[in-house]
Amino acid sequence: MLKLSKKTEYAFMAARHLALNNSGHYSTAKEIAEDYRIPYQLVAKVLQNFTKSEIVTSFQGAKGGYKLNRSPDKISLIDIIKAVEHNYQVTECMQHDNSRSTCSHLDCCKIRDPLIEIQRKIENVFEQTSLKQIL
Amino acid sequence: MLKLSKKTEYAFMAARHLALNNSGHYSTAKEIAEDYRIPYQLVAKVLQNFTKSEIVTSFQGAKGGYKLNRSPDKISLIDIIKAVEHNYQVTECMQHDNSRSTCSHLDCCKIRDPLIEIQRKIENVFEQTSLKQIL
DNA sequence: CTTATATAAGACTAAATTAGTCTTATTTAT
DNA sequence: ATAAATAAGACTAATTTAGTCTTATATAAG
Repeated sequence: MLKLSKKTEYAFMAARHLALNNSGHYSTAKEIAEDYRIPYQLVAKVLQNFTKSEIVTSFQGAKGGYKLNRSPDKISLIDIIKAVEHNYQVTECMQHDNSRSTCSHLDCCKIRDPLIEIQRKIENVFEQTSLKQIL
Repeated sequence: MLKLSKKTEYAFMAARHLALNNSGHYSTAKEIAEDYRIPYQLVAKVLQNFTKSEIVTSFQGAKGGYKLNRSPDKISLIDIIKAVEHNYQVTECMQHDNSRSTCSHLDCCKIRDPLIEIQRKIENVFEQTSLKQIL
């Protein structure tokens, strides 16, 4: 319960690597996978997600790889989480298309509103921590 | 990811119910299950956990049930979580018996220490919210 | 203009966790 | 004795997460 997914952990590691290796060549998925001992395909997907979210720019082909678009202090952990996860909500009824109306409990379980506040505070923890702070 | 378990949600509801029905009779698992439309056996286990953690006192037999031991403002959400969940850590390596030494990543993944801080902040969110605040 | 090296992307499988059910025992008020 | 309740553990089902496999596309360099 309340655990970060491996994907998010790998995303943090990958972002850290990119932040620390921002000169000379572009970092590749293979390089990060080997450096952190994480499955290649999973890092590859994480980096593709980063590209879509414009956290990095990708360069295809030989000598290709990835580079960060912003400096590490301008990237928050919530940016990284949002890039790789669709759902990072404390309850199902807070996940995108769900709402109070789809709640199966009588009178919508009665604890939804306070949990929305909890959700806000947890997101805030990740929003207030920058990539720079985890280097 | 980062989702509370159903067990914890049910625990919040059960605690809420007990706080709002603290006079007259003892609340029962059956009563709470029906009131919130949640499976009886699951609420029953939650309440047993509450008893073990001394959040409530249980009374067995006919006319039995549960009553809160402390006033709602003296019970935090982290007390409730700890009563029903063994693991509520953001990473595996923070769960009880695990540690830096069991980490499979080279040089322990390098992001453990900042994540310990994140963990502390998230626990803090639940610690600073009392049962009274979710009534 | 071929080869090696890289990203892009989706389908699929395996593993782990979470949720829920079933069953039996024990306690106590009436 | 009986009915209503807690206590507890084994078991099953469902869902989510993690990881693998495969194919396509892009590009630098010889």
